[in-house]
Amino acid sequence: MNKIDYSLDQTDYAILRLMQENARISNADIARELGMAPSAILERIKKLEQREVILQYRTKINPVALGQTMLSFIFIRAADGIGCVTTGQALAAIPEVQEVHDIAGDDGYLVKVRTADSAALVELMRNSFAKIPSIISTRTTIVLETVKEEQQLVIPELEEQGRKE
Amino acid sequence: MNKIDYSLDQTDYAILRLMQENARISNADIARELGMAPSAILERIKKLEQREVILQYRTKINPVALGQTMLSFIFIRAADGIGCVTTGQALAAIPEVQEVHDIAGDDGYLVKVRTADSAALVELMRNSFAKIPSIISTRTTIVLETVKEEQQLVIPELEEQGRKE
DNA sequence: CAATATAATGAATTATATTCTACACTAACG
DNA sequence: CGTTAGTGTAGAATATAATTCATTATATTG
Repeated sequence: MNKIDYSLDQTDYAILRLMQENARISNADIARELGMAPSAILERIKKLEQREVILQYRTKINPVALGQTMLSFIFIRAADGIGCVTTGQALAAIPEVQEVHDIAGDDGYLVKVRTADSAALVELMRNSFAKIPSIISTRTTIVLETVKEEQQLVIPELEEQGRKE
Repeated sequence: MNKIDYSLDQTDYAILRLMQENARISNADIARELGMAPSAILERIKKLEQREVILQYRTKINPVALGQTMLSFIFIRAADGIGCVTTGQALAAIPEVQEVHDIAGDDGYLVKVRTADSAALVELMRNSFAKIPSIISTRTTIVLETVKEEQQLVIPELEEQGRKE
């Protein structure tokens, strides 16, 4: 439980808002946008990275372009004790598994998997999932169409915070 | 149904592999890594963007740093006809809703929502979800802990494709 | 108010992005 | 065969940007 100090001001929020939308925006552009010097932006970003406010920069690739058209959610019931994450880690180690969430209620996990097609999903379950002994049962939900898929956070707006008037 | 030509070669894959992990890698670094000229990399990346192989560059921000510690999945049953996405689009328009998937089986949607806490979730459901008349019912699953949360795709390795020997 | 810490500016330097030309390779075609 | 597009890369030149650093501001604290 290493709690860090995340004291962010409006400038940080503004930077995060710009970078969340476009990770490849230049420091110079951010600086222009915010009316600051590029060197100041650089310092800010470095600190945001150090403090782990910014976790990583990712390129979102079109799954269709790589022939990965199938998305599924799988509920997995496991024999883990409470707080035990062995099964979760084993699942997380599978590359096709994009998300693993320990969920309340069913002593189980919700897992998001992306594969080429249903055959690849079946194969994945037979080859990879079946090798995790603590898995008791699975229930698979197929995604027909994805309407939205983002990880964008809602960043508070404190632009006009007017601490005096 | 606008199908595009996604013909990608090993160089494209190599670029995508590097950029998927670090969207802010410089073209110069990619060029060094692949033993090519930076201008060639630039050309490739431009084309990948044009052809919508690369969709966007995103900065992943630590949700905890923004006080958004609650993650939930909500199953939503809707009165949409088959193929109708009105409800889905209404859901997608809510900023706290990160994902909306039309799922098979239950004429419903699976929605991923990130909020500050359970109070904010309740508020969101009362204020935003309740305003979508086509929603018949909801079932909420709370995430206790997230073990993995990525959108990284598995990029095929064709490095040594040896078309002759 | 002085002392300390924090953060921004602006100039200088280094590195990168971008543009453009020339050249190599390929496939299609007369 | 040789020609012609078409495509993609290298490499030089130029425009931008990143980075460093000394200096100047801005807060914070005792």
